[in-house]
Amino acid sequence: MSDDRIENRYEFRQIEAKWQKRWEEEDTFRVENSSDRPKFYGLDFFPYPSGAGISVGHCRNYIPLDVACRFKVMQGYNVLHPMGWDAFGQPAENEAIKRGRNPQEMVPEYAANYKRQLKLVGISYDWSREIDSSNPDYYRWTQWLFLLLYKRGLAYQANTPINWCPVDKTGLANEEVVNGRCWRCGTLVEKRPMPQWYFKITEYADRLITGLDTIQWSDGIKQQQREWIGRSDGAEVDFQVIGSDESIRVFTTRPDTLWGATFIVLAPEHPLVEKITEQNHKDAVKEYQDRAKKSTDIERQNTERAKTGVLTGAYADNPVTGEPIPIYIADYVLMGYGTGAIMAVPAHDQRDFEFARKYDIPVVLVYRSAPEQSADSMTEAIPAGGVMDSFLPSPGARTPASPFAGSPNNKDTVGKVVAWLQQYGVGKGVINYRLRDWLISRQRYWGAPIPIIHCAKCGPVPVPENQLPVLLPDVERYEPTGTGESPLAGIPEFVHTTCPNCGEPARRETDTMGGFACSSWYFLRFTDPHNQDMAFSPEAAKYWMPVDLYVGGAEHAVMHLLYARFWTKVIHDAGLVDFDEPFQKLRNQGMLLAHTAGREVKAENEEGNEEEAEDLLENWKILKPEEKLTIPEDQWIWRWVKMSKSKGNVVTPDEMAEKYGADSLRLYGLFVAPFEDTVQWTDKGIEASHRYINRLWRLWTELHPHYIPEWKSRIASEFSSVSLSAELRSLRRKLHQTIRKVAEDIEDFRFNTCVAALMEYTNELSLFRNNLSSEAPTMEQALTISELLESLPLLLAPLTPHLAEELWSRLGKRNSLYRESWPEFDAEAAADEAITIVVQVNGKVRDRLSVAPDTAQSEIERLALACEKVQTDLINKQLRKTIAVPGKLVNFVVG
RNA sequence: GCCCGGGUGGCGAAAUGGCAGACGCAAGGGUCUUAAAAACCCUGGCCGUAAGGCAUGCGGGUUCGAGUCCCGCCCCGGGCACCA
Repeated sequence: MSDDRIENRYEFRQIEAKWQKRWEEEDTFRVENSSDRPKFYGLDFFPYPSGAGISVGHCRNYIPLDVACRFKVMQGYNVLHPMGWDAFGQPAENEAIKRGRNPQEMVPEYAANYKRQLKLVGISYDWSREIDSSNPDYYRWTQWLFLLLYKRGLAYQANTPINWCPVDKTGLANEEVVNGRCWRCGTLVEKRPMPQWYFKITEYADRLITGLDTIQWSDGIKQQQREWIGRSDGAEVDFQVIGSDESIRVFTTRPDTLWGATFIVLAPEHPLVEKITEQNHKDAVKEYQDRAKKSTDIERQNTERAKTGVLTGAYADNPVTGEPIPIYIADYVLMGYGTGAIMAVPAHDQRDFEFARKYDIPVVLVYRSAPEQSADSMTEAIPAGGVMDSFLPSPGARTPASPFAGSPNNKDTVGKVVAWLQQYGVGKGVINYRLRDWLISRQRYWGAPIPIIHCAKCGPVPVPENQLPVLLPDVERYEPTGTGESPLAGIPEFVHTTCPNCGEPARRETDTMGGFACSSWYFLRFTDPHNQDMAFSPEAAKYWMPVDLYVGGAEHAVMHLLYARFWTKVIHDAGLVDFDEPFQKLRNQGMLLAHTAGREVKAENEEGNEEEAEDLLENWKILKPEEKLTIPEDQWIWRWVKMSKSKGNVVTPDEMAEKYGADSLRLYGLFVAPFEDTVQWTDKGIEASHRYINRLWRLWTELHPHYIPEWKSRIASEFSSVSLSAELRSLRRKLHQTIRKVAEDIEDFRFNTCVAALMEYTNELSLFRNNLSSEAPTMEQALTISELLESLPLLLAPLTPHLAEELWSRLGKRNSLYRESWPEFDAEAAADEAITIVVQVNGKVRDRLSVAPDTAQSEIERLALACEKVQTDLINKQLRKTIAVPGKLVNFVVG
């Protein structure tokens, strides 16, 4: 085999390793906190480093942002592109328990493996800024920020019944309960009372909604956040319980239907139930409450279920009619929303209607579409339409006669009624949110300890700032105690301390913070990761923040993003930063699916344990490794499912880099589909990218001998006086059009068409090469070739950086092209010499004209009309109209 | 049920209201080779010999012109759900 043949093959393993080593040695990706250049902050959601390492699925997230960041550097930006580890939290702790290891040792090991893999794919992170949320240098400041919230009255402790996961043996936030099950392990959630720390995120509910209008996120994600916060405008109305001092406060969005409120419903857990229930109803009420307590959230969430409830025997006055109305308890009213009590208006609310019909409660129409309309004939509630009836109050009413007779059923009327009710002290307008306060306490070892000391005399006292961090102690046993107490509670040296206030003996808080605390500010730490005196310096944050581009999976659409926005607003209010939205632009990459072998499973026997629930979907189950040996292959049923370790269908970047190279992997991920789309992984796809890279390499190396280093000045001076051949003009045109297209597409995150544009250019270049005679090229040819030899590595630099560096160095360039400027786009060279005008008759294409771009419109229309096919169509018909779109088409309307 | 996406060749996908299917995969044919692989070149929506006609989930509409806009459905994916 001759040396030529070796030279002709792209030795990607060697070359990629060479450049990765050089980037490392030269610290190429390091970035400073100051520059004359404008800043750009590109951030990936920081991952939890699991033992499985990253999959090519993670790469769908990291590679596109890497392309964008590398491109921004070439465009002259000072780019911050950091990476770190979301290391605290239950996944790491569970993994450590499973492996019988200490998470303090295990996590850095896993993180190092992630780092190795990310380097293998050629991601341009500034590793000098690597952070680990479980490192005391980091969580010290998480604790500091906890205290900032505490001091601003935004952290409080409440002894509340919490969601309790019997498997993870820990409390769960409402947000972590999905369909009544633990969001991580899928176990049915129980209730258990526990002193818990909460953050008052509800105080920021409105700002978390309005802030959405100032940032560039997809409408879908914004909508999800709005719904999660769930603002609804309405009123609170007080109902006096007859024969008692108590009154019941209800929340309603329809105070205008108060005249039709014929009963009241309390949630079974409502504290007033005890006080107002009549003696002869106590047994029934007690029984109903017990049943409600036992029924799972799943059952209570079933909308189809018939409404049930029982009478308390107590009555309240309807404040506007003066009529006594019965008070029920029913589980369709939730203690956690509004006031835990509703006024029921069966005529205009479907749930109330069903309940009223079942228990024979009167239905009173507030709005009628026709005077003769009667409540008796109704089969369902009428939420909209009609005009309001007139109502005369009984003597017991707290208001005069309704002045709203004839008012339409709309928002305007609601507003007027609220003002009227307010005037008579019956109710007041309020805004209610679905959002609840954020439960931060975890009775777990692997988290940042909550920096509070409980003193019998002084109550909860913050740990003084100079005593931070409250170190997570080394322990023998870090498994959950199972009693609900944190493992830290079993370590006397940790628990026993003195009160910073009075010096008396005191106890440390033993709960740790949930992982969402760590991830609510890490983007700030990256701006100043080694600061020992502050969480971050105001200057660093001011320089880098907000994040210009945040990239990650849509599964974080609600919780993480909401919490991070909340903390940022608190930090802003404390005067530490001058912005209050952390992430300007957000992009969510699509899922990556792997073709996965499974087998049919009978639907009826629900194989209930959680491990199986994971991979059981629609009568189909993923084959376990041992089953692949016993079940013949022709019985396997293949489906596309999400690539993940637990499903055993992971493809790793390591094997792909080994087989095809990192650049091939990068190119495939970018090319296969739009960034946001779900992708089905195939090896065929990466093979195609690999082929393309080899093809490009061959083309480039074949043309390389014609390279003239000083081409740029000579093109500038010579090409204006020489008339280039049409072929060379066309080749330069395509090059400059590609330069423009690639830049636009990277900017818009349209990587698939970006790669396609490069392929188109390569195809054209290939034709040119084939036509090139074996003799020495002319000077014009050599200069044109030189231009593209240099432009190609620059265009490829963000996408396939290893290949690009190698080509660049072969041009005799000494420096990495990481900081080279993006190639200049020559508008003149890119201008089309001829444009195609489509000729249509009645909107159907009949012919095409190729004309110079400056051809007069009248001339174009004359040529179009002269087309043979147009003339044929005009026989025996009349030309009625001519539509002309300059530069595009001429359409003749005939009839 | 509600909210957010989406439905285009055998497949992944392109297309500011203006040539539907760029680019790629798979396929077929060819060149080179003793042969194969690799590489390179060519063909390719459907019907029709052709002229031409029909094609972007289905049905309407707006428009000179609709994959794109509007109305009504069907299907797929994701999220939320007795929210008063």
